[in-house]
Amino acid sequence: MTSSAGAPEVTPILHVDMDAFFVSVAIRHQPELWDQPVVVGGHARGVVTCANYPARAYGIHAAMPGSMARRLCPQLVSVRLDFGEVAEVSKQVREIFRRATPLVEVVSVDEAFLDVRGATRLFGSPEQIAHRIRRQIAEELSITCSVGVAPTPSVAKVGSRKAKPDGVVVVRPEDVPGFLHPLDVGELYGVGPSTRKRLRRLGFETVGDIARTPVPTLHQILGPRLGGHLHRLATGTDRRELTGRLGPDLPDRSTGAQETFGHDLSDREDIVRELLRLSARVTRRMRRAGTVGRTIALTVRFSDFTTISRSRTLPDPTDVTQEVHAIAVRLYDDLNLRGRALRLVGVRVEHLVAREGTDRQLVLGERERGWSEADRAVDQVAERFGSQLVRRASLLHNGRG
DNA sequence: TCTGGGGTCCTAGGACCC
DNA sequence: TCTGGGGTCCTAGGACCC
Repeated sequence: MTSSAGAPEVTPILHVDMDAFFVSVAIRHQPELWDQPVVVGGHARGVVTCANYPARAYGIHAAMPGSMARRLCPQLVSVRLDFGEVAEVSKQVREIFRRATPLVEVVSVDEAFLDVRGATRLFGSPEQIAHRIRRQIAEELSITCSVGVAPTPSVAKVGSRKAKPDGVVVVRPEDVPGFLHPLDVGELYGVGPSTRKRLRRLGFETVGDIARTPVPTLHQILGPRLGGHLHRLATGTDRRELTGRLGPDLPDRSTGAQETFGHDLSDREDIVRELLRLSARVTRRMRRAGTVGRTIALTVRFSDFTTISRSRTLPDPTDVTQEVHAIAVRLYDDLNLRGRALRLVGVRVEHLVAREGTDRQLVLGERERGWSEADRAVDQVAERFGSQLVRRASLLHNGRG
């Protein structure tokens, strides 16, 4: 660490993370609910998507089955999510970030990294910038957020988690080891329940235990990838530059849809119809994004929750509903389930590329061309009148339309 | 308590080619 | 005739994140 006039040479990074974002957006104009336990999701066989802090006080958290959440807190309020409003608020939050610095890297709808090295002259210390952003978000959007300030993105991210809810945590360069080392290994990004268990079996309990272990040893135990990654996180040495990317401008690598049924399905006809519904949803999304994909994957979950997948790669990419559906059905038939009850099915298209430049006209048969045109016609009507109105005949009741 | 939905990335084995 | 090693693609499963 070099220092010219006593101050170490560091890039101040902010990690800003909205508090219980989905719930906060849903009830931001209902202050009477702010101190009540509120969740988004958790109906029927579903799980809680997001829980606010009063709900968390009852032990409720995201991914918890709704039935359990209601048992823990009978007066729990469940609210609906307006995706349009979520997107709008998310956009407004980004605009507030941009007032502080152009170096914003959006991670997801509710969090971003900010490189504020060029903003300190105008707005003061990184900590002052953090408070300024929090104030603007609270005043203009009626939601709260938490901020971590640190010399690297990953330390800033841990900082924002420690700051929750509605707070700021500043980690100065000289304090990084003291801040990170006492933490549980499970607090590192990329260490979930499974890796945590494995690490603890091997005697690693704290982040410091990892930081003090020679890299080659970690490589040996965890593989070169995870080993190297965790050592960098544990020592706070992940000094990458932010991409300055305002949102995910890279095309998706895959896209898919899956559905857990209200009750398990075993009839082939029902399942084939669900596969058509899902194939249509996925390919419509692809046509809108202008992507085509070569690998079609089917996911199947049984009543006992065991889950398997089968996939097939085509010579040419497609976005045609009928083609994706036909392959999904073949993959299903090849499983030879003989009417075994299914809890969930999913269809996913992988290896996506831009449709431009993958002109298939020469290999397209008349039939396929016809399906492709039918898809586009359905898309156009759906754009104009809403997708509820346009359904394929076999999606109607009894498959007879 | 009984487990959503949309993604990304990694690993490992087998096939195939050079 | 047997052997090796590396690279790439495909498939299945799993861990993880939001």
